[in-house]
Amino acid sequence: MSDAGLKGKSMKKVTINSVAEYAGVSKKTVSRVLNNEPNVSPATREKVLKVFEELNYKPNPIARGLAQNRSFIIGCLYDNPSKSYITRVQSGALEACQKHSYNLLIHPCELRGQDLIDNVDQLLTTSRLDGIVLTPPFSDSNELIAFLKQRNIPYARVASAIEGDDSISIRSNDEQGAFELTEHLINLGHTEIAFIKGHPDHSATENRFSGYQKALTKHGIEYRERLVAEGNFSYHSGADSAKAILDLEPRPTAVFASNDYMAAAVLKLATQREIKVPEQLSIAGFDNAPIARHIWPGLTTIAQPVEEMTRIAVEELIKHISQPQEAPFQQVLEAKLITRESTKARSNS
Amino acid sequence: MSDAGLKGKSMKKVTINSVAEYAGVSKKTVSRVLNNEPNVSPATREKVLKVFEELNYKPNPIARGLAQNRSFIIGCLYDNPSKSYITRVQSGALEACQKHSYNLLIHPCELRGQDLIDNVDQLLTTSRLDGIVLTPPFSDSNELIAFLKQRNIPYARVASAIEGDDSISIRSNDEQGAFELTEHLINLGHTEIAFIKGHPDHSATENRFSGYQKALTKHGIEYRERLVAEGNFSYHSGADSAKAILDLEPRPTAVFASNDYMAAAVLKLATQREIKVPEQLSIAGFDNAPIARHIWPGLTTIAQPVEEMTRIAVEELIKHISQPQEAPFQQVLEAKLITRESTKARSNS
DNA sequence: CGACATTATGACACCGGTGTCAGACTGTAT
DNA sequence: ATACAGTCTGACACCGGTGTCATAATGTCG
Repeated sequence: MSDAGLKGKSMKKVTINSVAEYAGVSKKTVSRVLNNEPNVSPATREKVLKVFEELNYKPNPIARGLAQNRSFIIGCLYDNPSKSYITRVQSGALEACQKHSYNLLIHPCELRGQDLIDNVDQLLTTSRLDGIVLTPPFSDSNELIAFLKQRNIPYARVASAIEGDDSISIRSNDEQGAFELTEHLINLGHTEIAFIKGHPDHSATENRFSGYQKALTKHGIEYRERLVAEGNFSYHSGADSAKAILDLEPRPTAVFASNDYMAAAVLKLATQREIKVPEQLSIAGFDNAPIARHIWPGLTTIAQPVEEMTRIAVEELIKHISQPQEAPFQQVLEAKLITRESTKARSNS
Repeated sequence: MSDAGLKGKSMKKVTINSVAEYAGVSKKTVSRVLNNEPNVSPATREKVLKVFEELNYKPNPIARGLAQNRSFIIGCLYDNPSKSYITRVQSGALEACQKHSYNLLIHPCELRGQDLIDNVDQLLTTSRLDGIVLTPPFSDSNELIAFLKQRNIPYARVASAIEGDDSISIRSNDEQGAFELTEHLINLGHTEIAFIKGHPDHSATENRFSGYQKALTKHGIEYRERLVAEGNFSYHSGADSAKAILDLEPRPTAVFASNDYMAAAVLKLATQREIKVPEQLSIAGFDNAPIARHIWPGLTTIAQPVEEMTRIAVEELIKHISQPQEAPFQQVLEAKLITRESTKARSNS
């Protein structure tokens, strides 16, 4: 009655040696079966596999790592004020890692830290990573990328703007998304559309801004610099920008912030000042962060497939590690407009 | 001019053998110095340390792991709808890990998943974790804890209610926090205070509820079950509870939600129904999540030191791993009331 | 049937550290 | 000088796998 439910077996350690002995073959043959190597007779392979089952054998990843000089660990670098973005990145990366029996090591650090390269160098020598996923803003750091190349560490870039280079890169179409969102506002009758930029180190910042401008141009609306505020993706920067924008005379009828946190800051200030959203002011964000639907009115925004981008990036990275290919893998995913209550046709008051 | 800025040295691999040879001692002596073992003459120690510097030697954690049957990896289990809670947990855990040259492996999984034990078993055999940090709701899962004990895996519990057992456990005083917050509302003149419970699997749920009840009792306010709604910490559940509460006749003048996400849901619905917060309705949450200050009005809430709890838990865990002690480490940290705009004296209308 | 290519297998060194143990070298008490 | 405890050091096996290479077994072809 004791040990109930806990699959017993003998709790003795099962190593490659015990499997070999039990199956009556050499360690090396067991190793071959383990790694799906050729040149093992079907009969032998069968026999060994059966012993795996019977003894519930799991190879020791540490020993494998030592022999092959690998760690089976992928590192994930990030420096991002948005917690939700980080968790989405992690969740995509984890999915890919688990699928291929890798572990994920998360490493927050600062792009503008006193010495990023030293920091990463340290990370690499102490943790022996097999590869690194770069999330924004690291995906566009030429300095870091040059370092990784020189050290010959495989890497994949998520949501990067650098095109046509020879590395793995997955991104979504930010410019297109920003274009559609701006057009959505224009179609609602808005012409005075303020814009809050993101952090200058992120390539998304330039892309989203460019989408905004192109939509204006297409619809023959003059671009006015006074309607543009500099943010950095943080809620705080959004609050500062909101102040500048809502103080404008005449006040814009719509605000497009480069992410949802900054948009939420605009909404907060507008509400404090008793400016009615969306009746007197339309507000839109970008990312479809949780906060976009946790506030009232819900934010119109652009959803990007962050998990999927990261998952694909890590999968390709792992593929590349075990079998370096020539052709760099690059892919662009679609961003999608989500309309909620925060945007509305311009009133004729 | 080439290689500028990249500290060169010869890029050859530096192993314990090269260090030993260069210093003119045996591998074993180098190993002794590395591990700060006794019985090394000061002169020798000095000499070896100098060679470490000179060759920039970093021991290979994988080889060490194999020899000592350790992985230098701590696992972090979580199953929590709050992203901000998760990132705070991670950040505390990371800090402790980095300090002691451990890695952190994050592992989201479901408490009520089809087979939690199998899942964790799998994790343990494939990743060879040295220890596990249990965050809510796992910190209170007797089944899981029994399993870890039987497998002899060191663990630490964060924010758990189980007291007086023999394991490492760090928590904050949730009951006291809830008590203070409720008292704050009572002092503002509220007597009809609705309460939204958290997820029944989390011990915090019971503690916070109990703090609420005790404050009512202390101030001679009758406890009424109709004012209590069942939530589960998710925004969605908060929205459902909000509906039930705001439909009550007469409507309560204050709502205390067991976390900030649910409080935000109450605020959203109240705003939609044009109930003025805080003039007509005071709202309070718990956790001091980012959203509490990202919305208007900002939420009165209780701040708990999540990072610090986790950091301490992991530090104690690592201490325990390298040197098992008898005395279990247990500690209770303070939770702190933060007042913002969402609570106000009851109006006499 | 011999010459040779191909497949299947195992012996053994090796990855880069640590544990065990024996031996050399002190210092101190007899 | 002898005995003995304590300090310092290195040889060697070992952790649990993989890489290299030799060799045995089998298949193919002229």
